[in-house]
Amino acid sequence: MNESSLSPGSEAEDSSPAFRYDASLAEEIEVEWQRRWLEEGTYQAANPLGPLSSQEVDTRPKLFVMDMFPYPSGSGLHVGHPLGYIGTDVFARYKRMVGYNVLHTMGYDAFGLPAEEHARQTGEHPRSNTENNIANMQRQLDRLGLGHDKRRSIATTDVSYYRWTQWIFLQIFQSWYDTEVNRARPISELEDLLSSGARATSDGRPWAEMDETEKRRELDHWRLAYLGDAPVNWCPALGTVLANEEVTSEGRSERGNHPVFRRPMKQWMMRITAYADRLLEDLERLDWTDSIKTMQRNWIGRSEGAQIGFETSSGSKIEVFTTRPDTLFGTTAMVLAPEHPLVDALTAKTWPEDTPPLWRGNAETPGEAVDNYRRKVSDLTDLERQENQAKTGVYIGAHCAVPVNGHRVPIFIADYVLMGYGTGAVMSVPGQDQRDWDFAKAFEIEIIRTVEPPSTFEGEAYAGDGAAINSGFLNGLHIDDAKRAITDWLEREGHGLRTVTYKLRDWLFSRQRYWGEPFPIVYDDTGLALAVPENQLPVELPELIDWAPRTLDEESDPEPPLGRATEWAVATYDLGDGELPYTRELNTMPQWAGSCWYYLRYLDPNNEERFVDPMVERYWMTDSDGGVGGVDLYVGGVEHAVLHLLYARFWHKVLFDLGHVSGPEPFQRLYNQGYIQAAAYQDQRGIYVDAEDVVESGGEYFYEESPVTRTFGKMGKSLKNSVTPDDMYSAYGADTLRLYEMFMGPLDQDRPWETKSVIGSHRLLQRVWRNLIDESTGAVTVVDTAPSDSLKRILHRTIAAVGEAMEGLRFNSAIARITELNNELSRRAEPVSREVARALVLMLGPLVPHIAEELWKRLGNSNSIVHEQFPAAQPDFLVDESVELPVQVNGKVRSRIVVESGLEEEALRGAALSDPRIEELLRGKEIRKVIVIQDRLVNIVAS
RNA sequence: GCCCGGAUGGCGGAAUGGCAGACGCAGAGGGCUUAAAACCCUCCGUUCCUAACGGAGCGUGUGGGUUCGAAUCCCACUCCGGGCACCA
Repeated sequence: MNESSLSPGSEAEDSSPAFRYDASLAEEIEVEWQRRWLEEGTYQAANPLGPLSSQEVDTRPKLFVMDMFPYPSGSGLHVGHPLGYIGTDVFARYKRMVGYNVLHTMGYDAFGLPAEEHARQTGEHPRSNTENNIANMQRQLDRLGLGHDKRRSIATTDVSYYRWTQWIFLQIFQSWYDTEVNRARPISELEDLLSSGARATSDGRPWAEMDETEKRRELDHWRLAYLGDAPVNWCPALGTVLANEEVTSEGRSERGNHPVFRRPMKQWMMRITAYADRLLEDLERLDWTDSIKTMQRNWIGRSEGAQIGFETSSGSKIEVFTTRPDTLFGTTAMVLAPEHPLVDALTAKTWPEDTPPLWRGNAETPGEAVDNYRRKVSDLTDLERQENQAKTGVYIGAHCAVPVNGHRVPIFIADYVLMGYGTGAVMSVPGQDQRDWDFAKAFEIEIIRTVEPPSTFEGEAYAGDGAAINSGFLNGLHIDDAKRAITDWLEREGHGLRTVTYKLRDWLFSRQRYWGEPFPIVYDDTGLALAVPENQLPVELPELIDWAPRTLDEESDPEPPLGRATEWAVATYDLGDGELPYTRELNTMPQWAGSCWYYLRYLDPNNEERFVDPMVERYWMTDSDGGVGGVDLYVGGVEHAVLHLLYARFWHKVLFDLGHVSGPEPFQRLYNQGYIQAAAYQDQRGIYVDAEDVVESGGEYFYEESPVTRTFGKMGKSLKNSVTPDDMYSAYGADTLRLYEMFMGPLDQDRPWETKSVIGSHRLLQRVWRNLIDESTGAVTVVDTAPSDSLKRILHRTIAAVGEAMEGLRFNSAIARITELNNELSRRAEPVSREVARALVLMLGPLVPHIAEELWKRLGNSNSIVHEQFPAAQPDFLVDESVELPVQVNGKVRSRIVVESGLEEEALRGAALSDPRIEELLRGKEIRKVIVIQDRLVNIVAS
């Protein structure tokens, strides 16, 4: 920017100097530099090859910094949204200045329910609505001066992007999980194994005896993406099924809070359970917070135990899963989930003679009792079931035998046993399990303790460790040994096996929605799925007029909106038998699909041949330090702890197994930014009032003279406490907003927004500007004389501290140190030497790029500050010639001495002991010990 | 209930075994100004002693421990935030 292009401050502010750094000057600087950066491609990151490579071979180390890309909301940004984006921008800019080839860009997660719900309410087509929202959000973000490589930006709704989402789906569809080598392999390899007999088919029938349809059905059985017929979460209000992860623990949809019903339906599933152990184990190799790792571990929910078979009176065997096989001798009942498949066969015709009335559920026959109970249970919502933890159930008139001692125990059905976990059957051991204890109390079932509780134990079921009792050959063994002994016995005698069970279920992957990726799948007259050939991709969404999903009731079936595109729904392909018509899959993919691999497309966004070039992928995703690889820094909210992060890891592992990516994990380092909270005020009726208009007086808050109460919460319309970036741009400029957001506190912590504090960050920039520029003439006041030694020491200590803080993402500390340096310059009230000015401006570069770039230019530099070297601290100036250090007596500071730095221990000890004040305090005391820490302190222990 | 975080002045926070409260906001006093704003300078945890300079005690949620020395490490507890939850 030319100085002449800067107009003096506006008329309204003519009392302030013409070249003061204020909001209007900030805006001029910011808009102009944003224009130039775009024009000059300042933030473009070079690939090692291909269309995005640069002329010269890049020898710098790479760094891939990424934000969780946003859903383009129509309601616009508030100041809380860009916190993480500013954080990654500062870090990326800093790393660029210390020599990295940094890739940083931004995209949009634009498919999915929210876009469609919005479109449904406004009547606007999802695509045009989405595109408008993206444009609006991009405009707001651009004004922040984020240093993104815009050539690499994608939206998941771009046809050129979802073409490859479909391609990846086909990779998964065309694969199976080989548990022998513990990785996914192409389905064609399975076909070879089956036909040669090297692998047995799922039901043991020889491959050669199967006809073509049966062979296809057999292969479908093994695929990583398959059509499952399991109970799914059906949400009639949204007109779609949902993944387990999208349903709250109250049994409602996470989006919209609508009721969700469990119903068996044929839906696309992804075999994520095949990866459960690897998803769990590889967490160890990731630099993520413990809390996120714990959440993923809990979600996967691995538990080790044994599967044990119980012979029933009718001959069939009930399999149970237990983590406590050591308590087998304490089993006094068998409890099945009401939906358990063996219930009908096991239920007796009549009540056995001595059946207690309590067990009969007021029914004439066991069959009637079971029917009644099942009806009662299915009428309960998940919430009611959860709230009411009292144990209910009925006896089904049958018995089974405890394998280890042959005891006959009664079989019940009860809703506290869930069909969806383990085998849907539980050996009830009331002595060691509180749920079983409660059930036993309710039905007057015998209780046998098999672990000796401590004498002080006063509880009911005892789950702690202790010696086994009442347990035959296990007696005296503690839990771990007893488990081992009984499991060995069970395996030897053929009654059970060591087993691992997971809470993780396969991922329900289809949605009855319009605004999502169509499946690249068609069906022929067998009703079996066929892949659309790769060279026929993309399968584009049809332009529908009537795209809105219908709100349905519980009894109805989902109606995919794509079914209304009757012409589209039939397609002609040559799948090996010549051109034939096929019917299309009418479901679409869930929103999570697009976000499972966008980081890979950033690397090579325009590649028409592959989803990403393998060399480019290896360059950006491999860790030269021997780490697990993946994105070097991924910043986003903690709300994606299980959903997005688990799905993306799963897809990445499949791609890794198939040789399409170079490492097993997508995100090496994950960092969760905090949220910006804001004060919200309620009047006496509890109604929220505009936070902007509340005034504080003596610790109380008032709105239009009436007292209001203050709480803190997420910024938004409902709490009437939003502050927009645009408000801040017009009051202070984008650099001030960036600086304030980074100064508020550590990036990973929630923090309360305080508009009145923003002025502090603005003042810093104003003072920096004033230290280098004459506010009334706009002339640079920097001089070419060398700085004094004392100032150089301050400068280099600042450089060292700022560098360290930047590395550790502690931008608040970096800003504090820069402020100290600048305060020192102000205090000295003399022209600033160029050497100091350069370093100061360079350190500000990552934080406030516009003003830094402008000052850099005014200091006489013609190249952009973005690619300059971050200042390096000179070690000579990090130590003072002399240091003042405290002398403690018994741990309390009693004096200070000034000594030359680096003084040896003995000399330091002498100096401390000869200090007059210390001498006086020590008079008449015995010195027991003197602790000397060079350049830090001396502590004298005396009594 | 279980699992993860966290607690430091009026407020946001700094210090990760070595001078607690850096830096900022708010507040007080002063300078400049006819005046106000802006700007600049000084003070600003708390109690006590002193006319003052200074000095002493207390102090990082609570109680204990380790250590010459603890905001920082260990144990127990309280409160706040988040996650999971009839998962056998």
